Order: sequence, then structure tokens, then C-alpha cells
Amino acid sequence: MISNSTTAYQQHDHHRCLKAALAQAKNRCSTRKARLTPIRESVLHLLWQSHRPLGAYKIIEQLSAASGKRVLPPTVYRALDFLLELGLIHRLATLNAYIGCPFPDSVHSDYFLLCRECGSVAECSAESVNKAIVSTAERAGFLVESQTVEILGLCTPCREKNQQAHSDLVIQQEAGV
Amino acid sequence: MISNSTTAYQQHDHHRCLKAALAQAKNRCSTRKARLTPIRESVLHLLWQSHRPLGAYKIIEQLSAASGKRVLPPTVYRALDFLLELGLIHRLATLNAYIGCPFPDSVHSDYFLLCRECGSVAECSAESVNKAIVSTAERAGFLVESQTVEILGLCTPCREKNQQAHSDLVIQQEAGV
DNA sequence: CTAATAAGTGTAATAATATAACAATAATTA
DNA sequence: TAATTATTGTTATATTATTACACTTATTAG
Repeated sequence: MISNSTTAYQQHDHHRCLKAALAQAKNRCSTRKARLTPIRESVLHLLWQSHRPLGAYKIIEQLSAASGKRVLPPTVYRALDFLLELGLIHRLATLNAYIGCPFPDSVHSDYFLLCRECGSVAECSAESVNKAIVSTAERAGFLVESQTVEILGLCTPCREKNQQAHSDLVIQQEAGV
Repeated sequence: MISNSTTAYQQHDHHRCLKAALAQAKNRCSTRKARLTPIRESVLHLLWQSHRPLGAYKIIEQLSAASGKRVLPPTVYRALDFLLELGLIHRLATLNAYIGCPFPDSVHSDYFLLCRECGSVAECSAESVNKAIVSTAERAGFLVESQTVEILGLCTPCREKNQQAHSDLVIQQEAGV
């Protein structure tokens, strides 16, 4: 199982994530003879501001603000298409949002863990999940070509915060507050 | 493993699917003290025309055509929300489309097999998939609350047709056509 | 049974996400 | 350098979904 769940949900040196992502992107572009133009790099950079996915129109806003001039939808959607095609980012269907891929070079039938509290998303790749999906699909006579797996729930830090908040409440109640 | 893949992808007496779905819907509504109004029933009926999901605006079109007067988006979206809430239909995030649920009364952490050729969708529920997802999520410290699993691929009939088409082509080529 | 309340529907307007079409420019290749 | 290809700019529009408020119908309390 590969996963970036620890970095995605916990305090970490995010600069390293960003740097690694940009390095991998450049690498991938050069081997594929694709051009990581300024716009494309900016979009990728924005998506790597954090581990929270961004909607296309958020990207448009932020890019407009950063550049001083109005960036229009096709500009951003084209950059997104390019990055998607290269496997450098993913689209989250349940959120209509985009997120940087932490391991573009590994095999890709991945799934996503979306924390409903902090909004951060981790990407995982687990053989057991893929196998279960493929084998049950097979039993239904179905040939799997691609999959979208998006799990909504709570990451560890948020769960702990919630429990803390809950026990605080109980203490308050017991104290008759 | 529960699945409606045989009926979804193959020739069958679809009238029975429709009838069963409507009966289950009425049943569910009466136990939940919810009202299956004419609009809601029409929408459910439309979604059960086939095993292919329908977009909201297709439903609007068809409903308008059938009733003779313009049906507006909120009307349909309200019916969809109602049916979703009762678990009588599902929304497919990757298609922005809706489909009737073949077993609303069973436990629901299901996944969908979307045939990219014929467009039909089967719904499955497999413990192995759920277990794999929950256990790998757990290893990432993640508490699963709900999941969206949509598999794109080919159903058996479409795969067979494709192979047939392919071998026909080979025969043609060998014959120099 | 009627008044009060709640649930459902009609309608207009608009938000949010995404794409099509074509002109203009920049980069690459012949 | 000319020709070709890839990228970007721009306008317009498609697609999916929601908000807000008026109106009607059903349900419930008295």
C-alpha cells in the first residue's frame, strides 16, 4: 500500500511536497516531450499549495489575482487537461475539484481519502482494493478499465479533535454549564 | 455479493424491474411516511425506463414532453433529492446522472459497474470490496463514512460484440478487403 | 369540520462547472 | 526563413444545479 496520508493530514514541511511535485513534473514533461509552460506550471503550483483540492474557478480566481489580469476558463481548463493527461494531477468527481498527484510515476489505479472536516485529501494505492474490485467485477462478467474510488470520512487529526471537542462538551454538561 | 449485472446488461423482461422498483418505492414511502407524489413517481418511472442512467436535464426534457407543459429544473431536482434521500435512486458522480436503485432495502455501501459501450449500469455490493477499502483506509488512520466507487469498463455482451467485430475485421483484412 | 400548519409545487433568476469555435501568437521543424 | 505545430486569447455558450419567494395542496390540531 502506497499512501501520502501522513503528510496530507499532518503538520509537515509542505515546501518539500511542492518541490518534489514540481521536480517530478519537469522530469515527466521532459521524458514525454511535453512542455510545462508558465501557465501549466502555475496551475500545478496552485494545486500544490496544500493537500486540499481546488475547483477550476478557484484556480481561475487565484491565477487572476496573482497575475493581475483576468484569466479565463479555457486557459485553466486547458492547463488542467494537460496535467491530467500527464498524470500529474487528478480530478475528484465527487467534488468537481482537482488535486496534485503525489506519485505520478507509480502505477495508477488509486483511490482518495477525503476528510470531510479539514478538506485534505490523501491518495492511496492498495493492491487489496484493486484486487477486490477486479475480482468481484469479474464475477459479474465485467471487464474493469478504470475506476473512481473516493472515500469520505475523517482523518486521524480531525477525529481526535472531534473526540476532544465531544469530551469537553460532556465535561461541560456534567458541570451543568 | 449482490448484483443486478445479469438483468442490467442482458435481454430480460424489463417490465418486471420497473414493477418491482415501483412496488418497493411505495412500500418504502409508506413505512417512512413519505409521499410518493405524481411528480416523484414519474421521475422514478423515467429512471427505470432502462438500466442506463439519466441526467437531470434529460429527465426535465422527457417529463416536459410527456406532460405537455414545461417542467423546470427545481421540480426535477426536488424529486431527485427526495428519491435520493429515501435511497430509491443513486447519483453517479462521474456521469452527473441518476439511476434507480435495484435493491433499496439492502445495506448500502455499493459500487457501480458502468459499461462504456452500452451505457448500462449495474449496482453491486460486495463485502470484499468494502472490507478492503475500510481496512486500507484504517491503515492510513482514516475513518470511512461513505464511499463512491464507480468502475468503468465493458459488460459481457459488449465485450463479446467487440470481439466479434474485431475478428470480422481480421477476416476482412485477411481477405484483402 | 374548519383553521392552522406543514409539505409540496410553480416560477424566475442565477450560480457553478465546463466546452466550442475561431483568431492570434509563440515554438518547433523542415 | 518558411511552414508547421502547439499554445494561448477571447467570445460565446452549454451543462448541471441552486436560491428565493409565491402559491397550492395535504395533514393535523382544535
